[in-house]
Amino acid sequence: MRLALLSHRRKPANGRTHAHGQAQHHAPTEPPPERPIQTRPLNAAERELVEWFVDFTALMGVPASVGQIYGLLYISGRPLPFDNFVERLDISKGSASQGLKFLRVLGAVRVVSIAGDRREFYEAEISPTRLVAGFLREKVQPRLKESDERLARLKKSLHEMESADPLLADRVQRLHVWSQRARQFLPVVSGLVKIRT
Amino acid sequence: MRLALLSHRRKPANGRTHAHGQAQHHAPTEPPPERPIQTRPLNAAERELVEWFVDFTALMGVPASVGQIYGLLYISGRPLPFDNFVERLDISKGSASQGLKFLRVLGAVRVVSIAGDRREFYEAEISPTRLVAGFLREKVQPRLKESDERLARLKKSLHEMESADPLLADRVQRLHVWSQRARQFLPVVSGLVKIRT
DNA sequence: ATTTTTGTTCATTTTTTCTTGAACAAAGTC
DNA sequence: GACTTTGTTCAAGAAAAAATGAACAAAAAT
Repeated sequence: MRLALLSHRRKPANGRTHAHGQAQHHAPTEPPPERPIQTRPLNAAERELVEWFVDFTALMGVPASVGQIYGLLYISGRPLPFDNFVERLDISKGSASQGLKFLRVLGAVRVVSIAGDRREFYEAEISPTRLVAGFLREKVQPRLKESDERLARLKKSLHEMESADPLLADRVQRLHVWSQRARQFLPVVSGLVKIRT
Repeated sequence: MRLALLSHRRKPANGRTHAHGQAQHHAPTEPPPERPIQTRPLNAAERELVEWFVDFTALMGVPASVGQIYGLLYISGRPLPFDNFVERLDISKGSASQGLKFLRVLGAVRVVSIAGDRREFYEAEISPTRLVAGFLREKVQPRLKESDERLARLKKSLHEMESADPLLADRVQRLHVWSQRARQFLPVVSGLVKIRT
């Protein structure tokens, strides 16, 4: 039920090296166009922290790949290019693309351009708060709204019909009140999270 | 990513009638031992409200069967016996058993005995708040704790090693502070929810 | 003591979710 | 214009989560 602590995720176990040979098709006298960003694999501590993020974000029902991406960005402390995620986390381009999109929508990550490099670079918010608040705003809030509207429709239709069960009507009424409170309450939570961090 | 609004759940579509024949092996003069609880199928409005609960609880990553069970109990306004869930919701005994256990642990539902009936009866809390608070307490809180401890371990091990990356150490430190705040904050949320409803 | 009723457990099946990778598009280079 | 680089989309495969149902246990009825 989506609460698997340590949710044994996919581990392809292929030692893909990605030693993609820096295409040296330049005149031998020119220096090769060094790319400023590391492609070094993660060390043990880094992997552990990335895994921590995977667990943490799983709490919100977010897929592992998204947690990994945010984690890597968070510990890097500087913008990383798209392909860096694919290579260092060993995930597919598809996952990287979707994961980054997801994080962009949440406002947990933003795109930056680096002069002289055509690739898209990404930078993380320094506080995971953004992630949580974005999640509440973009994912939870809309569903609460939907829920509330659904309840309003049901209430109305029960009102219109003659032989409606009074107990049922009472329940719907209670829920509607409750649901509205919950909706008002959510932004307060987001706000508090934001202020305190 | 576990946010499917209207998550087209299983619908076996078998018109199982469950007209399990009230075993009339009594002397013909005795009245048959009428069971006090209805086994009537849900009408449209009831089904709609039960579905509402399924959607609502899905927000917390709770399986549909659990949402259904709580929903039925909520709209019934009186204790229902175990087999009532199996029959009226058309779920398996296994799901009913596990779902009720889950709700019991959360404190959203409690067992009651009815004189002259051997079966277990269940009753719901009248406010969904119990459900939410129970979920935070039983499911979220422990994982935040686990997360926090994991971070503490990592912090310690980084501290011990000589060649630790200072940036990484900084990140772990930040996260630890953040995580502790989050943990302290959660009970406040539960508390607020409780008070306001 | 045997049978029936009531409910739990857990291996298996079914459904849903996640990831992958190939096809494609949009720009930039040669 | 042809080729490369960079990234997106989406059908299909892999993995995880949920539901089922049969075997089992406990308690009550006969």
